[in-house]
Amino acid sequence: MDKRKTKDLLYEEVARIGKAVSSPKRLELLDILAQGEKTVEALAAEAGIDIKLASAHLKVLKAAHLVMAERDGRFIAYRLSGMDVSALWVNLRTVAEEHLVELKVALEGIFSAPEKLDTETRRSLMNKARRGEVIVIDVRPAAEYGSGHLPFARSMPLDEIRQRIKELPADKDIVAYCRGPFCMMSAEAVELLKKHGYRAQKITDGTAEWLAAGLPLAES
Amino acid sequence: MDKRKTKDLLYEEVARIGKAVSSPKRLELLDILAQGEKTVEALAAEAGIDIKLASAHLKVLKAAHLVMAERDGRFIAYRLSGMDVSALWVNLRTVAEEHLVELKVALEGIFSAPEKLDTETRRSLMNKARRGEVIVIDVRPAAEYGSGHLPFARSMPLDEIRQRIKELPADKDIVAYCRGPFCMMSAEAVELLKKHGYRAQKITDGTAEWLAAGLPLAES
DNA sequence: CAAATATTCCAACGAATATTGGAATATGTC
DNA sequence: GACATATTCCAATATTCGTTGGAATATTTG
Repeated sequence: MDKRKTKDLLYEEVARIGKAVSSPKRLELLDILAQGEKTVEALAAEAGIDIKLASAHLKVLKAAHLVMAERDGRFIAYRLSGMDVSALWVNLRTVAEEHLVELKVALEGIFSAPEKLDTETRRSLMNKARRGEVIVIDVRPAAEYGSGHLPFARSMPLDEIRQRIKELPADKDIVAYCRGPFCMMSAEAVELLKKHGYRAQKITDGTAEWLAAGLPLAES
Repeated sequence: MDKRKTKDLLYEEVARIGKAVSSPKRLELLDILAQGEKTVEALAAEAGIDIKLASAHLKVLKAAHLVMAERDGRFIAYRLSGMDVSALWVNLRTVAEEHLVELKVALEGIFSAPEKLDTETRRSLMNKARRGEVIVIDVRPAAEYGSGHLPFARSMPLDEIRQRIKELPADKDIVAYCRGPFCMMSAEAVELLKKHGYRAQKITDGTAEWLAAGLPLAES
């Protein structure tokens, strides 16, 4: 048993995970899959790439056992193979935000600062939402809300806000969230709400960030 | 401002971190650097590669801002640019162990099961060590012990155990640790100690794993 | 069983990466 | 200031990877 060789083997194995997360497209696919299971078609559409390319990337992710495929009727649905995978994505993104100045300034340009929460603020938000002092809305597609969402949040997909805007109380603060820091749906929702006279703000958290902070999701 | 383009940019940035950790050699360098700062020469020797190659890999890691270089006399010392980097390494390795069957069986072949600790066991070990009920020895080189070690552990480098073995009490349980799950120094140490009649066992934790579990290190 | 559709496989090309050898740079020592 | 040494830069090669086009597979529906 050669010490050097076994070591090489071990690091080689871990590097397979690293290789899987070394492509922007694959990272985006993981980010999307963190919202719940999706078909290849849906993934390709969300990521803005060809179905064949999406399939190829998914194959790589599957080879690294980061995602699982399951046939569901006529379609094949992919999903993350564990919550630790979504934690890894959050961890990677956090390191990137911390250490890559370019990403930091890009994010600060797109979003403003106070939208990032610490664990204490998250708890406080959850309590306020439970007491009804603020309205937390999940602006992702309804299916994603269905596969897990922030506690005490109600589903209000971006596409439907215009029609359903009267459901929201005009005298309460509204907090919108979507898929995470790289998703722009909550920003659009807030813009729309403000235009209609609501007091609205966004947070950068998605379900993955919420989980990574050690807080629970709601299922129904 | 094109939504698609900004998204591509963001994922591209995170992928730079992914690319940095997509090579086995770079992962090994990170693992070594998690033990404290090292010169290029020392890193190359530890990883068993040419100095030029080590320099090239370090350049990639530096470009991703995962490591920092600092001139120290005639040498250039590299170190991790933050504790979150070592946490990322632990996270990657954990996902790999969990999802890559090959790695799991390889590790189970090399190590036996009960050496992996949960947080509760870690705390209990720390308490026993404080009360002197067990002797925890750090078998890494003394310099690595110096840049941070488990609480109540004493330094007993693998090279020196033969000469210094009389320092250890024969009637106490001895627990050895080294750099982490991929390091084999503690296994060698235990073999040596058992041969001399000591009750010794190893744990797979290194300082990075200890930190990732939320437990403190000792400095002096 | 045949048609329709979703997904994957295969082939091929250009781009990016790992590795090695030789030269160049920079720091400390005399 | 010249020399020794550690480290990096540059060039070249083999290999791998991302992407796209066309064909093949598998499942549902009629």
